[in-house]
Amino acid sequence: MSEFTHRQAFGEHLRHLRQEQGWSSQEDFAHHVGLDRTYISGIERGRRNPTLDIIVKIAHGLQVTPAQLVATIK
Amino acid sequence: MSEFTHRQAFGEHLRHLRQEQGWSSQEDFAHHVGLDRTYISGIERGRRNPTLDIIVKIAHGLQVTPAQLVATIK
DNA sequence: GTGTGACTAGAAGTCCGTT
DNA sequence: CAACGGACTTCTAGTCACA
Repeated sequence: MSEFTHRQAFGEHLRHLRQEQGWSSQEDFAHHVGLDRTYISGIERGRRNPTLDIIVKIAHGLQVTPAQLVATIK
Repeated sequence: MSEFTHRQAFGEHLRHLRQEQGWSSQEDFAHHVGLDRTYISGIERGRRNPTLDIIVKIAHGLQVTPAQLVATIK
């Protein structure tokens, strides 16, 4: 299980939660959580390795716990 | 709720889990997960902002899921 | 056995744009 | 609306000597 796989699981779950909550654009959501649109894009594609602070920030923006956000990572 | 507080919650939980699993020294555990002793120390004290890769690595070393490792973060 | 400050290389994260 | 690239600044990863 590579690190890249973990990031992908995280990214795909983020994308799922974002769309589920009605954020149809990465840009609107990025602005909502105070991050850059290209950065959210990179995370969702599994290319980025976000820090704990960023994970918490995104979780709050989705109104889920950090544990729920990383729940799909094995 | 500052970012520093999140890191502390994470660090304290890590320390708790580490000791609970019989790793009496940071050094032994650090070697077990392939990280530096002083780095683990920094995380446990909330001074570090670990990336997703590091979180996953530590979770595996503790034989818990990443979700369990971040469970105490609000 | 742990806390701490300092350090360098490299990655995180931003901002501009194009496809 | 999203993927992707380049260039940029800020910060983390990883390590050390020392308290």
